[in-house]
Amino acid sequence: MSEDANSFSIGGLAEATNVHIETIRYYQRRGLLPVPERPPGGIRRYGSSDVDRLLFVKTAQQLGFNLDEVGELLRLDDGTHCQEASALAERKLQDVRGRLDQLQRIEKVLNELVSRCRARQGDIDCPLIASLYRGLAE
Amino acid sequence: MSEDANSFSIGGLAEATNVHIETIRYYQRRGLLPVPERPPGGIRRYGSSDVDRLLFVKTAQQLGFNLDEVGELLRLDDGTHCQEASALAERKLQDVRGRLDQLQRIEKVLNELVSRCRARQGDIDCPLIASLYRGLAE
DNA sequence: GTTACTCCCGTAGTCAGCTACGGAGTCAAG
DNA sequence: CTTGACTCCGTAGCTGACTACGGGAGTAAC
Repeated sequence: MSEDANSFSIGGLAEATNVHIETIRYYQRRGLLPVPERPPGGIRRYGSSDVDRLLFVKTAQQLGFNLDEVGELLRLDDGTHCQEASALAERKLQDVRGRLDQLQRIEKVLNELVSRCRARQGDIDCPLIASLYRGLAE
Repeated sequence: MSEDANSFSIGGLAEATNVHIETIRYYQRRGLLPVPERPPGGIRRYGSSDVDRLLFVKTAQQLGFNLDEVGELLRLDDGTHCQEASALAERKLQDVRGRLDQLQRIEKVLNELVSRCRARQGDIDCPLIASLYRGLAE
């Protein structure tokens, strides 16, 4: 009876959430979003719970969870699985830290190469190109 | 006349460089590696310049260059293009720093959520799940 | 009631960077 | 001279997260 109960068409939901229509359908196919009943010869209607769920998916995605993991998190969403959910997050955190390390190493090397190129003078070899030929182990 | 001149078959090259045969062929198709002449009714032979080039490609890749960019770097490899090459590296460095920022933000949020989950007691909602529903803007 | 959206649904295409497959040709050992 | 390993080549498949297409059905505005 509430005003906004199932007030959206899929297009309206897309607009309200800034998620592309085809992406919504895709999430439905992946089981991340329930598919509302279709009234015989009619059109499906979506409501605020779908808006919430899309925000959930998009937020989890921004935190680095892939869609399988998002599905897992949704499965754990019933109050009684905080441990499991946070364990998943903890693993993701490790993962993120690993990538962070990796990127930091890359940043360092790249930074060094760029400065060496800036400092270069005369007709010595390009330090960047030369280093690529030598490999990262040096 | 040197000992190792063009002494490898493609399989030998793959073994020597730890690059999969099919990957070598793929790089050839992409123009990252020259395709040696094939003696009539014979087999192609590879040499140390191919080994060097594969190391170049793999090193550049480890620094975050995609294969198009690696191709660009190879094109610039003639001593006279250090400026252009290092400009490319500089752009990549910016790019890497951007991703680093992004990842650091993610690390922070995840870390916070995980600690809140650890600190949680009783029957309040799982902080992780709740946050996903609220979005990152809070 | 006609026009113009929008929805539904299945299928196919996109991107990067490989990886696999299959049939024919080539090479080296025994 | 046969066997078995390797090469050649074109094409197709993989992953993840979409994005596009097309034809038929439903809906809303005038």
